[in-house]
Amino acid sequence: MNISNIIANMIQEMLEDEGYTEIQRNELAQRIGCVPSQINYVISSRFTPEHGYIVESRRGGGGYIKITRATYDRNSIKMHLINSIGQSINENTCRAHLKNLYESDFIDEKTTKIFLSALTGNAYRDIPREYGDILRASIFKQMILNIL
Amino acid sequence: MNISNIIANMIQEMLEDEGYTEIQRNELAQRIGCVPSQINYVISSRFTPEHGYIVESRRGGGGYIKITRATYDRNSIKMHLINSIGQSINENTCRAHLKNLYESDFIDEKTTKIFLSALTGNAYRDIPREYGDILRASIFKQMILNIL
DNA sequence: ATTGTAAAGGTCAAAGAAAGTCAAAGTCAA
DNA sequence: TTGACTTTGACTTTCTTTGACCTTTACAAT
Repeated sequence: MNISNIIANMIQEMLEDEGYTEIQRNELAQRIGCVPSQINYVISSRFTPEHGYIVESRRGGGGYIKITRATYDRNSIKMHLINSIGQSINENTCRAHLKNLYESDFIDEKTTKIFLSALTGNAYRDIPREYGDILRASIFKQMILNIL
Repeated sequence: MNISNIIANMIQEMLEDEGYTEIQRNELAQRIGCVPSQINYVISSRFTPEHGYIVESRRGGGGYIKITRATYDRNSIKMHLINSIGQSINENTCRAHLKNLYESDFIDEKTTKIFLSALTGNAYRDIPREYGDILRASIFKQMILNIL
């Protein structure tokens, strides 16, 4: 297991209770044994709005990083999601969306599996990237409209 | 016995317990004494959806390749279907398959709708036909393995 | 009020670590 | 002797780790 995953897990756990957590970057980095900027890396690769999180921070004495799991109502999630998918979407971004939908209890495990089946995997890699990503976006949106 | 078969056997064995396994490509290649890309070759020639496997992977530090054996409860219909889909399938043939599955009570109405969402419609018409049909086939097969 | 300073957090690019791709060369059976 | 299957390795892409340097903020000393 790489360090980034460990950090991500720790943050996840902190979020478990209240849906938000406030960390001290340097303090956390020291506890984990990594450079402080790796905390930033983890946040920007795994706790983005795309993943369903809101991150606020403050520098200077008494600085902090606050991570909140966002919760929205069904309709706005759908609207927002469809908008943010756009014309083209790659596999990882797609996975991120689905993970977020699942973790915010918007879709259940079976539905997640169905979406993943239709939207990820080698299938899309057998054709030129540009087409694959365009098609993935179309199918994703269509499925959201028809199924959710 | 050629190396590819040896590798395939090793993977088979790893799958024995849980039905899935996670390998480190470079590490495995080194243990076996082959170039890393041969692992890819073995996977893409013997652990495809046609063979009943799902493969996921991740690059970079802490990267991995995860191989899962799909379990066949309603076995032969699925296998047969997957084989008959082939490399490429057009929308009409696809609809025919689904109608068939539905009418033989293999899938319910909701599932049929889900499949149709993912496999038909304008999405596929925005990209060159050849790619669309190839992708439709891959997705169809993947969905059959994962969902049914 | 102004300014200096220490204490946060932020940014970015380079280096490292895996896995993926592809085409050339080799093997082997029909 | 050809065609399918294998083997190999150079090159690419993606993800992670690290560190040097930058910016913002609180607070204390003027």
